[in-house]
Amino acid sequence: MSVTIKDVARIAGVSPSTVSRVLSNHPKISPATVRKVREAMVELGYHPNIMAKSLVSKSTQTIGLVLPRSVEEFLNPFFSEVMRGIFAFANQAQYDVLMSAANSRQEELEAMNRMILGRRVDGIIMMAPRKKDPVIEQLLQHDFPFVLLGRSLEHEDLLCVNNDNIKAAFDATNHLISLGHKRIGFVSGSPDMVVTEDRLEGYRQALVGASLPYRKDWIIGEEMLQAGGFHALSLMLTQPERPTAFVVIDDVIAFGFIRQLYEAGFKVPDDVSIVSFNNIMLTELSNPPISTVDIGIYHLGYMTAQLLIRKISGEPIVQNQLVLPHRLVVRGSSLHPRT
Amino acid sequence: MSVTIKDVARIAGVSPSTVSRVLSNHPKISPATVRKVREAMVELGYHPNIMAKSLVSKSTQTIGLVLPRSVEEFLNPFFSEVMRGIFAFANQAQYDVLMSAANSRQEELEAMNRMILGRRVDGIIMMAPRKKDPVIEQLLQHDFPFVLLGRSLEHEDLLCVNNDNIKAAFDATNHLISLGHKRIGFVSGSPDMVVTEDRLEGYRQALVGASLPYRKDWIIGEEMLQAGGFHALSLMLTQPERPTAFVVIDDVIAFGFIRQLYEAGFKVPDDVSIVSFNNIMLTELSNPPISTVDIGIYHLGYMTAQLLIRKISGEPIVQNQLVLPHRLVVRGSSLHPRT
DNA sequence: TTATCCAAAGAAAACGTTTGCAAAATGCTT
DNA sequence: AAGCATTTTGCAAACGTTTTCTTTGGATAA
Repeated sequence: MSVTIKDVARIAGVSPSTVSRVLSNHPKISPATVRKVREAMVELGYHPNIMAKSLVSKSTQTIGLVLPRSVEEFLNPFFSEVMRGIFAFANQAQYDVLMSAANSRQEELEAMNRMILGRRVDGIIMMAPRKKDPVIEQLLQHDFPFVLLGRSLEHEDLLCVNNDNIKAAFDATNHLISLGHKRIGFVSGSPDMVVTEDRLEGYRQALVGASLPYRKDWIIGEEMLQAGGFHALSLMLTQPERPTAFVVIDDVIAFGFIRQLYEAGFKVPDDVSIVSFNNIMLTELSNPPISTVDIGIYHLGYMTAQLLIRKISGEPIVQNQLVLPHRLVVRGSSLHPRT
Repeated sequence: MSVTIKDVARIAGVSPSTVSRVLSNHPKISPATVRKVREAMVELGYHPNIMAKSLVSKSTQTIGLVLPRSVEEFLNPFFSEVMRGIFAFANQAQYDVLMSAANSRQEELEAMNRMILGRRVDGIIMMAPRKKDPVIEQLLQHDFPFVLLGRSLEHEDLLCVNNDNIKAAFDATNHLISLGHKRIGFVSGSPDMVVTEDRLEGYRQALVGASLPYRKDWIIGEEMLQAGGFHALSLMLTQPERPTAFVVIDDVIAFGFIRQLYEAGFKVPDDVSIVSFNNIMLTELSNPPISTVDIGIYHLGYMTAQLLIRKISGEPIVQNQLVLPHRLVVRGSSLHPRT
């Protein structure tokens, strides 16, 4: 049926072992033989069977990507951009990426077990870790190579690539403060994600540092952004003591929030200033363009893949926890408060 | 090292073949044996080695996804949504998805060859086909199962899942016409993609049908949307005979275009109406919300995966070319022209 | 010339499954 | 109780590689 190493061996007049050695650039093989074998490979259009190869070598040249569970997360362009970075490095290192989706926690663990225990991948990249994450426990239990994109609260010493989200939120909040805002709210995301906690903490630190009020009722949760929460939001904004600016956990949430503000009769940046995080492509094209903290998403993905592949191939790892820099990008959505 | 079928056999007191048969739900095996084997599997925490399995069975339970080449395409949320649909079906059918990125045409073909000839996948989903697409030729040449998401101009009979993009553009244009617009432009995308051609054609048909002018100089190409094309765009819009509305090839392009209009001093929808395609999530949150043709992206991905997996498993295929319905979603970006 | 060494190539086992065929066990007739 | 049909199970080959161990053969040194 399909051309194997044996066919190549036959045509080149050598043994299968020799062909295999040519394939893996074995040093002790004569140039003449290499040429013969190479020619035969081209002539027959040979391509190695990766299944057979990894059966014996126990390496699949593949990394696994555990997909975010929720639709919102998955559809966030953040995710695409991170993937782009991951693919860029993986491709360059001749690795492929295996993905497997899940609709529930249960399915998620199953999919991961298929990957790990079925030996389909050499390592795993895990995105957006939760505060208590069973996936991490599973991975640790199997002693399987993996890298976190983000950080774990429970295990400080895992391989991970992350931003300093506390500092990022600190900077974002200070940007609003330096514009003259005194009453600054926070729009939150999924409460069980580590990144949510970190950014909230940075926001808090900045407020405390500037002796400004940190008020629980100015922290807008997910429920308030749904259709049902619209009333509560309007109510809050019509108080005389309403916030004049918000730090928003994420660009996509910012899009939705700006829209809601607009429908409640508040203009950005005239009535309310906004600064968010991630700097996805569309923030620049939005109306108004959104001020946001660029966390280098692509680079984040790239470095994560790099770290994982280093780990897999047993290269020495200089630094287990990588913290990449961020950069505030000021655009039209943040302005000094109206006097 | 890791637990194999032999270990299970030993513990259960049967032969490896029997274990294998239990694994694949072979009919002729006694309930008692099945129970014994199942227990042993649980006890040892057995998971089949997929590499070994697919080496002999020649099926990988994996489908390949050929990624779009350009950054813009990859980052388009359209892509995420389509992936979500693909994953949904694949997951349900117990298939995994292997992706492999490429930076150039050359790399793209290489990556695909690794997938096909390395027998890593059972079939391939190919997105966004070009007018003349070497990838399709390659796939055909190897007689490898694949499904197009979109359609091929050169091969009418391939398996594919698509919208009626001509009709979709026809509807979008007619929407603007019915609002009273007489001068309608078109904002195009990559000229070598089939979808671009189809939507342009639908736009043309609607104009001709309504006896409105179809003018080449009102068709805005990619180059005009870049920074350098800004001047040309402004120039065109300050003509007395300027278009009062545009059909835009794609939501993301629409975002950028609206931004450019805004910077040139034109408001949407007051000065210019916009209708685009895809209905990605953010169009609803945009300011103004964008009128767009919903083509059911998720469903598109879902059906594509379904068709491919049907093909792979040799199930009868009732219809080789699936055309899914679309639906115009009118939002704030399209309004009657100012009088 | 012969013994020694080293580079280069080959033989064969192994990786963890599936599966066709043969053997064993079971149940049914007589 | 033996013979036969049928169900259930086991044996062994195969899938396409890699890799350890051996063998081959030519070059070098004595």
